[in-house]
Amino acid sequence: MADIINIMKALGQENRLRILNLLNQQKLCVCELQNIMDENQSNISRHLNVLKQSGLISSEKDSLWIYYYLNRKTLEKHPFISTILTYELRGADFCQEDNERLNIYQESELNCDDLKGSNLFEALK
Amino acid sequence: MADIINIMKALGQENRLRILNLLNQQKLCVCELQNIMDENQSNISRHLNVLKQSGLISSEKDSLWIYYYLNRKTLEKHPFISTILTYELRGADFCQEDNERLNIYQESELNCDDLKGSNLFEALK
DNA sequence: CATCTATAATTGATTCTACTCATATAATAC
DNA sequence: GTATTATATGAGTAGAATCAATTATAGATG
Repeated sequence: MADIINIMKALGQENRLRILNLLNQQKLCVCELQNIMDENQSNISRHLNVLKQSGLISSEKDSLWIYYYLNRKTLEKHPFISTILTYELRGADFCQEDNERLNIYQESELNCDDLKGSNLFEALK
Repeated sequence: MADIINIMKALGQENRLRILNLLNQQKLCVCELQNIMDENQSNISRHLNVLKQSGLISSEKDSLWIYYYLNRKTLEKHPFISTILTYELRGADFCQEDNERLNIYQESELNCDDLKGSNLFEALK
Protein backbone atom coordinates (compact mmCIF):
# COMPACT_ATOMS: atom_id res chain seq x y z
CA MET A 1 0.00 0.00 0.00
CA ALA A 2 1.17 3.51 -0.72
CA ASP A 3 2.92 4.87 2.34
CA ILE A 4 0.88 8.03 2.33
CA ILE A 5 -2.23 5.92 2.95
CA ASN A 6 -0.61 4.24 5.93
CA ILE A 7 0.33 7.64 7.25
CA MET A 8 -3.19 9.00 6.79
CA LYS A 9 -4.69 5.94 8.46
CA ALA A 10 -2.28 6.27 11.38
CA LEU A 11 -3.29 9.92 11.76
CA GLY A 12 -6.99 9.06 11.84
CA GLN A 13 -7.26 8.11 15.49
CA GLU A 14 -7.53 10.31 18.57
CA ASN A 15 -5.11 8.45 20.87
CA ARG A 16 -2.48 8.34 18.15
CA LEU A 17 -2.82 12.08 17.59
CA ARG A 18 -2.42 12.58 21.33
CA ILE A 19 0.77 10.50 21.28
CA LEU A 20 2.17 12.46 18.34
CA ASN A 21 1.39 15.73 20.08
CA LEU A 22 3.38 14.59 23.11
CA LEU A 23 6.27 13.20 21.09
CA ASN A 24 6.36 16.50 19.24
CA GLN A 25 7.37 18.03 22.56
CA GLN A 26 9.88 15.41 23.65
CA LYS A 27 11.07 11.83 23.35
CA LEU A 28 9.10 9.54 25.70
CA CYS A 29 8.99 5.88 26.71
CA VAL A 30 5.86 3.74 26.92
CA CYS A 31 5.44 4.06 30.66
CA GLU A 32 5.78 7.84 30.51
CA LEU A 33 3.11 8.01 27.83
CA GLN A 34 0.99 5.66 29.89
CA ASN A 35 1.20 7.94 32.93
CA ILE A 36 0.81 11.21 31.11
CA MET A 37 -2.10 10.03 29.00
CA ASP A 38 -3.64 7.96 31.79
CA GLU A 39 -4.21 5.06 29.40
CA ASN A 40 -3.32 1.40 29.80
CA GLN A 41 0.07 0.24 28.68
CA SER A 42 -0.92 -2.23 25.99
CA ASN A 43 -3.17 0.25 24.32
CA ILE A 44 -0.32 2.75 24.14
CA SER A 45 1.95 0.01 22.89
CA ARG A 46 -0.42 -0.97 20.09
CA HIS A 47 -0.80 2.58 18.93
CA LEU A 48 2.96 3.11 19.03
CA ASN A 49 3.29 0.08 16.81
CA VAL A 50 0.84 1.49 14.27
CA LEU A 51 2.69 4.80 14.30
CA LYS A 52 6.00 3.03 13.87
CA GLN A 53 4.75 0.88 11.00
CA SER A 54 3.59 4.00 9.20
CA GLY A 55 7.03 5.55 9.62
CA LEU A 56 5.80 8.45 11.73
CA ILE A 57 7.91 7.52 14.75
CA SER A 58 11.07 5.60 15.58
CA SER A 59 12.36 4.10 18.79
CA GLU A 60 15.62 3.48 20.57
CA LYS A 61 16.34 1.26 23.48
CA ASP A 62 17.95 2.45 26.71
CA SER A 63 18.27 -0.41 29.19
CA LEU A 64 14.74 -1.27 30.30
CA TRP A 65 13.07 1.50 28.39
CA ILE A 66 12.23 1.99 24.77
CA TYR A 67 12.09 5.63 23.86
CA TYR A 68 9.88 6.78 21.03
CA TYR A 69 10.39 9.93 19.00
CA LEU A 70 9.15 11.52 15.80
CA ASN A 71 10.83 10.26 12.65
CA ARG A 72 12.45 13.37 11.19
CA LYS A 73 12.91 11.83 7.75
CA THR A 74 9.20 11.20 7.39
CA LEU A 75 8.40 14.69 8.61
CA GLU A 76 10.78 16.19 6.10
CA LYS A 77 9.33 14.10 3.29
CA HIS A 78 5.74 15.06 4.18
CA PRO A 79 5.73 18.61 5.50
CA PHE A 80 1.98 18.65 6.09
CA ILE A 81 2.53 16.44 9.13
CA SER A 82 4.48 19.13 10.94
CA THR A 83 1.72 21.58 10.10
CA ILE A 84 -0.79 19.28 11.76
CA LEU A 85 1.43 18.88 14.81
CA THR A 86 1.93 22.61 15.18
CA TYR A 87 -1.35 24.13 14.08
CA GLU A 88 -3.95 21.46 14.64
CA LEU A 89 -2.82 19.42 17.64
CA ARG A 90 -0.80 21.73 19.86
CA GLY A 91 -3.84 23.76 20.89
CA ALA A 92 -6.53 21.12 20.39
CA ASP A 93 -8.98 20.48 23.21
CA PHE A 94 -8.25 16.80 23.36
CA CYS A 95 -4.53 17.49 23.87
CA GLN A 96 -4.82 20.11 26.60
CA GLU A 97 -4.81 17.80 29.58
CA ASP A 98 -1.90 15.84 28.11
CA ASN A 99 0.01 19.09 27.67
CA GLU A 100 -0.62 20.10 31.26
CA ARG A 101 0.48 16.73 32.55
CA LEU A 102 3.61 16.72 30.40
CA ASN A 103 4.38 20.17 31.71
CA ILE A 104 4.03 19.07 35.31
CA TYR A 105 6.22 16.07 34.58
CA GLN A 106 8.89 18.21 32.93
CA GLU A 107 8.95 20.71 35.77
CA SER A 108 9.08 17.96 38.38
CA GLU A 109 12.41 16.80 36.96
CA LEU A 110 11.41 13.27 37.86
CA ASN A 111 12.23 10.44 35.47
CA CYS A 112 9.98 7.57 34.43
CA ASP A 113 11.39 5.43 37.23
CA ASP A 114 9.89 7.81 39.79
CA LEU A 115 6.57 8.26 38.08
CA LYS A 116 4.86 5.08 39.10
CA GLY A 117 4.52 5.60 42.83
CA SER A 118 4.10 9.34 42.64
CA ASN A 119 0.92 11.34 42.90
CA LEU A 120 2.33 13.91 40.55
CA PHE A 121 -0.91 14.50 38.69
CA GLU A 122 -3.22 14.50 41.69
CA ALA A 123 -3.76 18.22 41.52
CA LEU A 124 -5.37 17.86 38.11
CA LYS A 125 -8.04 15.40 39.16
CA MET B 1 -15.82 15.10 18.89
CA ALA B 2 -13.29 17.69 17.83
CA ASP B 3 -13.77 18.42 14.16
CA ILE B 4 -10.12 17.90 13.40
CA ILE B 5 -10.49 14.27 14.47
CA ASN B 6 -13.43 13.76 12.14
CA ILE B 7 -11.39 15.30 9.37
CA MET B 8 -8.40 13.08 10.08
CA LYS B 9 -10.62 9.99 10.21
CA ALA B 10 -12.24 10.92 6.92
CA LEU B 11 -8.80 11.33 5.36
CA GLY B 12 -7.70 7.88 6.55
CA GLN B 13 -9.23 5.82 3.77
CA GLU B 14 -8.00 5.17 0.25
CA ASN B 15 -11.28 5.54 -1.63
CA ARG B 16 -12.04 8.79 0.14
CA LEU B 17 -8.61 10.14 -0.74
CA ARG B 18 -9.27 9.15 -4.37
CA ILE B 19 -12.56 11.04 -4.29
CA LEU B 20 -10.92 14.13 -2.82
CA ASN B 21 -8.21 14.01 -5.46
CA LEU B 22 -10.85 14.01 -8.20
CA LEU B 23 -12.97 16.72 -6.59
CA ASN B 24 -9.82 18.79 -6.28
CA GLN B 25 -9.80 18.86 -10.09
CA GLN B 26 -13.48 19.52 -10.66
CA LYS B 27 -16.98 19.29 -9.27
CA LEU B 28 -18.48 15.83 -9.95
CA CYS B 29 -21.73 13.97 -9.39
CA VAL B 30 -22.04 10.47 -7.92
CA CYS B 31 -22.40 8.71 -11.25
CA GLU B 32 -19.35 10.44 -12.68
CA LEU B 33 -17.29 9.37 -9.69
CA GLN B 34 -18.71 5.89 -10.03
CA ASN B 35 -17.61 5.64 -13.67
CA ILE B 36 -14.24 7.30 -13.26
CA MET B 37 -13.32 5.29 -10.17
CA ASP B 38 -14.97 2.11 -11.43
CA GLU B 39 -16.60 1.51 -8.05
CA ASN B 40 -20.20 0.72 -7.24
CA GLN B 41 -22.61 3.51 -6.58
CA SER B 42 -23.54 2.75 -2.99
CA ASN B 43 -19.94 2.58 -1.91
CA ILE B 44 -19.21 5.97 -3.46
CA SER B 45 -22.35 7.40 -1.94
CA ARG B 46 -21.39 6.25 1.54
CA HIS B 47 -17.90 7.68 1.33
CA LEU B 48 -19.33 10.97 0.06
CA ASN B 49 -21.51 11.03 3.13
CA VAL B 50 -18.53 10.55 5.45
CA LEU B 51 -16.65 13.32 3.66
CA LYS B 52 -19.66 15.60 3.89
CA GLN B 53 -20.18 14.90 7.59
CA SER B 54 -16.57 15.84 8.24
CA GLY B 55 -17.06 19.12 6.40
CA LEU B 56 -14.52 18.33 3.70
CA ILE B 57 -17.03 18.52 0.86
CA SER B 58 -20.39 20.10 0.06
CA SER B 59 -23.04 19.32 -2.49
CA GLU B 60 -25.56 21.10 -4.66
CA LYS B 61 -28.45 19.71 -6.56
CA ASP B 62 -28.99 20.20 -10.30
CA SER B 63 -32.15 18.47 -11.50
CA LEU B 64 -31.45 14.73 -11.24
CA TRP B 65 -27.83 15.10 -10.24
CA ILE B 66 -26.16 16.01 -6.97
CA TYR B 67 -22.79 17.60 -7.53
CA TYR B 68 -20.09 17.35 -4.92
CA TYR B 69 -17.23 19.79 -4.49
CA LEU B 70 -14.54 20.66 -1.96
CA ASN B 71 -15.69 22.85 0.90
CA ARG B 72 -13.54 25.98 0.57
CA LYS B 73 -14.24 27.18 4.11
CA THR B 74 -12.85 23.97 5.60
CA LEU B 75 -9.81 24.14 3.33
CA GLU B 76 -9.15 27.71 4.39
CA LYS B 77 -9.52 26.84 8.04
CA HIS B 78 -7.14 23.86 7.77
CA PRO B 79 -4.46 24.68 5.19
CA PHE B 80 -2.72 21.32 5.58
CA ILE B 81 -5.58 19.72 3.64
CA SER B 82 -4.74 21.64 0.48
CA THR B 83 -1.13 20.61 0.92
CA ILE B 84 -2.20 16.98 1.00
CA LEU B 85 -4.36 17.43 -2.09
CA THR B 86 -1.59 19.12 -4.04
CA TYR B 87 1.58 17.43 -2.88
CA GLU B 88 0.51 14.00 -1.65
CA LEU B 89 -2.49 12.94 -3.73
CA ARG B 90 -2.08 14.58 -7.12
CA GLY B 91 0.87 12.41 -8.08
CA ALA B 92 0.14 9.38 -5.90
CA ASP B 93 0.16 5.95 -7.53
CA PHE B 94 -3.32 5.08 -6.38
CA CYS B 95 -4.70 8.24 -8.04
CA GLN B 96 -2.99 7.86 -11.41
CA GLU B 97 -5.63 5.77 -13.12
CA ASP B 98 -8.36 8.04 -11.78
CA ASN B 99 -6.49 11.03 -13.18
CA GLU B 100 -6.17 9.41 -16.58
CA ARG B 101 -9.82 8.54 -16.67
CA LEU B 102 -10.88 12.01 -15.55
CA ASN B 103 -8.69 13.41 -18.28
CA ILE B 104 -10.26 11.22 -20.93
CA TYR B 105 -13.68 12.21 -19.65
CA GLN B 106 -12.84 15.91 -19.75
CA GLU B 107 -11.45 15.71 -23.26
CA SER B 108 -14.43 13.72 -24.50
CA GLU B 109 -16.71 16.63 -23.66
CA LEU B 110 -19.37 14.10 -22.78
CA ASN B 111 -21.56 14.71 -19.76
CA CYS B 112 -22.60 12.21 -17.11
CA ASP B 113 -25.75 11.44 -19.07
CA ASP B 114 -23.64 9.98 -21.88
CA LEU B 115 -21.22 8.09 -19.70
CA LYS B 116 -23.28 5.06 -18.83
CA GLY B 117 -23.56 3.38 -22.20
CA SER B 118 -20.18 4.52 -23.48
CA ASN B 119 -16.98 2.56 -23.70
CA LEU B 120 -14.99 5.68 -23.04
CA PHE B 121 -12.44 3.99 -20.82
CA GLU B 122 -11.99 0.83 -22.88
CA ALA B 123 -8.55 1.86 -24.07
CA LEU B 124 -7.26 1.80 -20.49
CA LYS B 125 -8.20 -1.77 -19.75
C1' DC C 1 22.52 -18.99 38.29
C1' DA C 2 17.75 -18.51 40.18
C1' DT C 3 14.46 -15.38 41.51
C1' DC C 4 12.18 -11.03 41.68
C1' DT C 5 10.51 -6.72 39.72
C1' DA C 6 9.32 -3.63 36.20
C1' DT C 7 8.76 -2.71 31.26
C1' DA C 8 6.90 -3.84 27.01
C1' DA C 9 4.91 -7.15 23.49
C1' DT C 10 1.47 -10.63 22.38
C1' DT C 11 -3.01 -12.68 22.36
C1' DG C 12 -8.08 -13.02 22.43
C1' DA C 13 -12.50 -10.86 22.62
C1' DT C 14 -15.15 -7.12 21.27
C1' DT C 15 -16.30 -3.16 18.63
C1' DC C 16 -16.09 -0.46 14.59
C1' DT C 17 -15.63 0.19 9.57
C1' DA C 18 -16.04 -0.93 4.79
C1' DC C 19 -18.18 -3.35 1.22
C1' DT C 20 -22.10 -5.53 -1.31
C1' DC C 21 -26.77 -6.50 -2.52
C1' DA C 22 -31.35 -5.17 -2.45
C1' DT C 23 -34.60 -1.74 -1.81
C1' DA C 24 -36.40 3.09 -1.09
C1' DT C 25 -36.75 7.89 -2.35
C1' DA C 26 -36.71 11.82 -5.38
C1' DA C 27 -36.72 14.13 -9.69
C1' DT C 28 -37.73 14.11 -14.49
C1' DA C 29 -39.75 12.62 -18.90
C1' DC C 30 -43.44 10.55 -21.30
C1' DG D 1 -50.69 8.81 -13.85
C1' DT D 2 -46.22 5.28 -15.21
C1' DA D 3 -41.46 4.60 -16.45
C1' DT D 4 -36.80 5.90 -15.94
C1' DT D 5 -32.66 7.59 -13.84
C1' DA D 6 -29.83 9.28 -9.88
C1' DT D 7 -28.87 8.96 -5.27
C1' DA D 8 -29.57 7.28 -0.54
C1' DT D 9 -30.36 3.82 2.91
C1' DG D 10 -31.04 -0.86 5.31
C1' DA D 11 -29.27 -5.40 6.28
C1' DG D 12 -25.80 -8.76 6.26
C1' DT D 13 -21.02 -10.09 6.08
C1' DA D 14 -16.04 -9.80 6.27
C1' DG D 15 -12.22 -7.61 7.83
C1' DA D 16 -9.69 -4.25 10.61
C1' DA D 17 -9.00 -1.57 14.72
C1' DT D 18 -9.41 -1.16 19.66
C1' DC D 19 -9.15 -2.53 24.36
C1' DA D 20 -8.14 -5.57 28.42
C1' DA D 21 -5.72 -9.54 30.14
C1' DT D 22 -1.85 -12.48 29.73
C1' DT D 23 2.80 -13.59 28.59
C1' DA D 24 7.55 -12.56 27.58
C1' DT D 25 11.77 -10.01 28.27
C1' DA D 26 15.44 -7.26 30.49
C1' DG D 27 17.77 -6.01 34.31
C1' DA D 28 18.68 -6.23 39.38
C1' DT D 29 19.59 -8.79 43.55
C1' DG D 30 21.15 -12.39 46.41
